[in-house]
Amino acid sequence: MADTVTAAATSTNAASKSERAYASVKTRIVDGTYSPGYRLVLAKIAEDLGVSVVPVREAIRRLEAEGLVKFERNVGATVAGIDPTEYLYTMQTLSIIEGAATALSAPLIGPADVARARSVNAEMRDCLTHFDPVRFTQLNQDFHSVLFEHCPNPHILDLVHRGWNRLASLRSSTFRFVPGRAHESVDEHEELLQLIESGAGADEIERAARLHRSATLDAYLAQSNS
Amino acid sequence: MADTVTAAATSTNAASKSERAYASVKTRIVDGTYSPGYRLVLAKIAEDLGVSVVPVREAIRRLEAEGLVKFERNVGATVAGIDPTEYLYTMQTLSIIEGAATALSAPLIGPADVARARSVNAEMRDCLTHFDPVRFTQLNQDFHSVLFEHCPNPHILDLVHRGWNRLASLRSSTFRFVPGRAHESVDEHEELLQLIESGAGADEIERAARLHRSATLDAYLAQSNS
DNA sequence: GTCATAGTCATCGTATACGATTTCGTACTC
DNA sequence: GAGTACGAAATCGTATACGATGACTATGAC
Repeated sequence: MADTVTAAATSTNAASKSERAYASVKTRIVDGTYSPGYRLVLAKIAEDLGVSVVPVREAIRRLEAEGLVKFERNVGATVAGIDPTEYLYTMQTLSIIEGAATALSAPLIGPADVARARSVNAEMRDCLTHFDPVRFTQLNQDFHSVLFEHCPNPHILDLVHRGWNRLASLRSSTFRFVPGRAHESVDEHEELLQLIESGAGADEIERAARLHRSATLDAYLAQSNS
Repeated sequence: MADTVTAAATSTNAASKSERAYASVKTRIVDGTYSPGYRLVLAKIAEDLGVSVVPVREAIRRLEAEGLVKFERNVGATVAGIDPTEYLYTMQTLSIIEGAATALSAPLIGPADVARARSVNAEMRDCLTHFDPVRFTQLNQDFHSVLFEHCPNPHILDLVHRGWNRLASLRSSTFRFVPGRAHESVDEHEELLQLIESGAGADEIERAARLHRSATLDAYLAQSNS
């Protein structure tokens, strides 16, 4: 007992337990350890993390507010849905937010950024010849990160990240690589970069970025329907 | 003591205390009872609501995840910022989300909806002659609600509502009526309705809706700078 | 008068305990 | 064999207690 208390006091120095619980559970959801539908039993998570249920409960509620967790009174928490419709809506929302984020960033993207994005895109192209879907997906994320990172509006940036988290949590169970689409995607990246370099208007960039994401969504849907 | 427990058991039937705490605090933030910067002391709120601190704490954390509350470890919670920049970013984000929501709803908006929106807009025009800014603001919200309510994407709808909550919490301390802009606003509403009736493309409707919101933002800014 | 320091107070953070609710399995009846 | 009712187990919900932390204040030295 005394040991427990001492340990608690010590570990508290770094970050609150509720914070740690939040981060841990979120990570596990996003990386697929807890896949959609997984039942999150408060007491069990608390035991796993070596804390009591109160901070875990708090963490779960925060994740619920972010949409990663579904919570039902007196029943429990589960990792939020795998519903294909949900996936579609999330992608659609993300395409809108990402489009706006890219457009807002565009005027602040310098030659160095474009060069970096281009090198990432080149590596993506390599992944297509070596067939490395996992790396490809990671690089894709990196590519878009370059486009976003200068976005001056923190809310939009936050929404982009949330969308990605949500998508990641779904993708871990639903992701399938679409080779044909991947080639187009790389080409569209280059087009996007040229558009930015040319100093195109925000509207034009936004539309291009959004269409890029939408096309990916369509490809997923086409594949899952077949 | 026994009384307290009994009362607790009874009231639990309706909704969880954490739920009630969440709703109460949120309402008070949005309606301006707790204005930005207001210090939210857990124990005090708990006492006000007649519950213990645990559910209050949970509610506060959820509100934090929604951006309505700022929470600092071992320091406390305050109602989130009144920073003008914050206001600008929120409005900008909202204009993007609202534009998308309107565009997605447009194909599902029927003649009855248009008629309803038009009647709301007519009443808004009346408010201009009677000079009733409060009512005007409320009607404005109603008008846009009509445009959104058919939006099939629940995420986007959710974001719109959050944006409004956030804006409401800020506006309660920063809102000032801009008569000139109000007239334009009413005219733009009519234009929007005509656009929808004409079966215009999603892009066109989205842009119009977004510009409408942006113009309002610009008017606010112009006024606060003068 | 100003700055540093120590001590107190307010407040948060979490563990524990126990009550409330739901769920699931089992036995009983038709 | 199917359906229902009852009861036990699992799990959530919240109060209470106490420790930890940061902010504020008073006191002293310079």
